[in-house]
Amino acid sequence: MTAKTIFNELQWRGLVHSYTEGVPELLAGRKITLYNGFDPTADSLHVGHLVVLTQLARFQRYGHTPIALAGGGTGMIGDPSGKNEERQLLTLDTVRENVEKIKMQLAHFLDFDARGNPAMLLNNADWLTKLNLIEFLRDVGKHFTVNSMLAKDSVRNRLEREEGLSFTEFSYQLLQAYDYLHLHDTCGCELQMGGSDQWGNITAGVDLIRRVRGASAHGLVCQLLLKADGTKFGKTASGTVWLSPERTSPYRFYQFWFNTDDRDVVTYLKYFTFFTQEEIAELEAAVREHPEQRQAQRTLARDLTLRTHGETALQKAEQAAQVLFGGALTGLSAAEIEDIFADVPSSEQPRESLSGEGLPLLDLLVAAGVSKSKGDARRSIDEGGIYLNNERVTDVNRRARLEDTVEGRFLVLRKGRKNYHLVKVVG
RNA sequence: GGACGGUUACCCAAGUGGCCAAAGGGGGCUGACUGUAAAUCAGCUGGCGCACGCCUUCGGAGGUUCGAAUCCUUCACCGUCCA
Repeated sequence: MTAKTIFNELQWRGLVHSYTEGVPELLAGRKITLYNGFDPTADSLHVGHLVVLTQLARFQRYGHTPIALAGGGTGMIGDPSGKNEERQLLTLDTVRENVEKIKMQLAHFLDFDARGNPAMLLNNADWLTKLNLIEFLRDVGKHFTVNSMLAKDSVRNRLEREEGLSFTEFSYQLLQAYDYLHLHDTCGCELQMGGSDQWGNITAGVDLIRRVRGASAHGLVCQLLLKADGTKFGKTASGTVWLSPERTSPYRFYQFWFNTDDRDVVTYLKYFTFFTQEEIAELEAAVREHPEQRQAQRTLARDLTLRTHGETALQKAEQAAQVLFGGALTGLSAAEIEDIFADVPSSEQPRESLSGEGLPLLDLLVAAGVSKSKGDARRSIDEGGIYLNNERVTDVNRRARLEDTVEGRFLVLRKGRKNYHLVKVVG
């Protein structure tokens, strides 16, 4: 019986895309320090980051020491990998703010008190911003040929396009290589992970370490997720699914996972959760035999919502789902509604606008942001896609009155099958 | 600096004086079916009234014309080739 290594685990999970020579042996041999970088392009990470984030946690569970690196320095430059066009530079202040917020999120997923292998959280601005250009060019730049830099996929793709790429972004790989060198020197880091789009940047660092230190460092990249229908993972109609509850409510977050395509759900379980091979096999069977029960999706949504937003948020998200999709909205008290709809998108409406004749529903739909315009709202009603308190609205001229509210406090708007919106009556 | 080509709605892309709010595709929305699925089918997809009406839009500005996305001038940006 061979000892199970993290590498074996990553393999059955389908997470290994490619790796530098010797990685399986390295991981089988001893506990190492590894890192993954997160550039602060926004003030929150999104679900796409969860693959690598979970990955780091996985390594930690196997006794390795993970470093989550916030890219306060690299984020000022912009990684051309996976991007079709030159990016807008972020301001210094934005990067700083983003880094602070992202650091808090990263901290959430790793254990900093683990005995023996506590996680580390670093910011590459701490060393990159101190670099001196001339020294950098002599000490680092000299080890790279433009030929090899041009050969990177990220660069090549951009050169083939109209937009091209700036020298700034072209240099990005050197900075990431330098990061790796720095972490190798200061923390003994000998493995860098990332999505497969990071391969070029990672090998740049591996090469640099070998040249200047004569030491071997490694890289391991995982598969980038593609959905069964060919669309990008992590985006919904309403945009990116973020980890920050301010940007994506726990309810929506839960719904995002719950709605995972049958064809994708097993892959997601492997990628995003810590469930064992056996547990996942059971869920896979459940999908096959009773797809309508969505047991796998539910388990996935539960696990991720719990880990990302905590117990309370999970309970609320589940409760809301149960009520909203169980069809038992009638007969609920305002207090119950308030609780259930805690995370469902909402807006406020002054009481007086609903008194007397009331407010045309068309206007309310627009004010609530359910519809883009009155024409859009009208269309939706014509199509039979608008529900007031879960009752289909057939009259375009319907008005919302105080009598329609639940205990004078709420109106429940719904567009389509599952698009809920709570109107809070105020004033 | 020169020559040519391009810039159309969320994206791609037709349209070269009126019949253009602008073909087609993608995406999106809604409905039917269903499992809060996939696939499929149908409708919708600039704004305001909604009825034949009005307003804004085809890179920016100006002009010709009864009338322009379509012609002219100019500016900006992108691409290709040349210096």
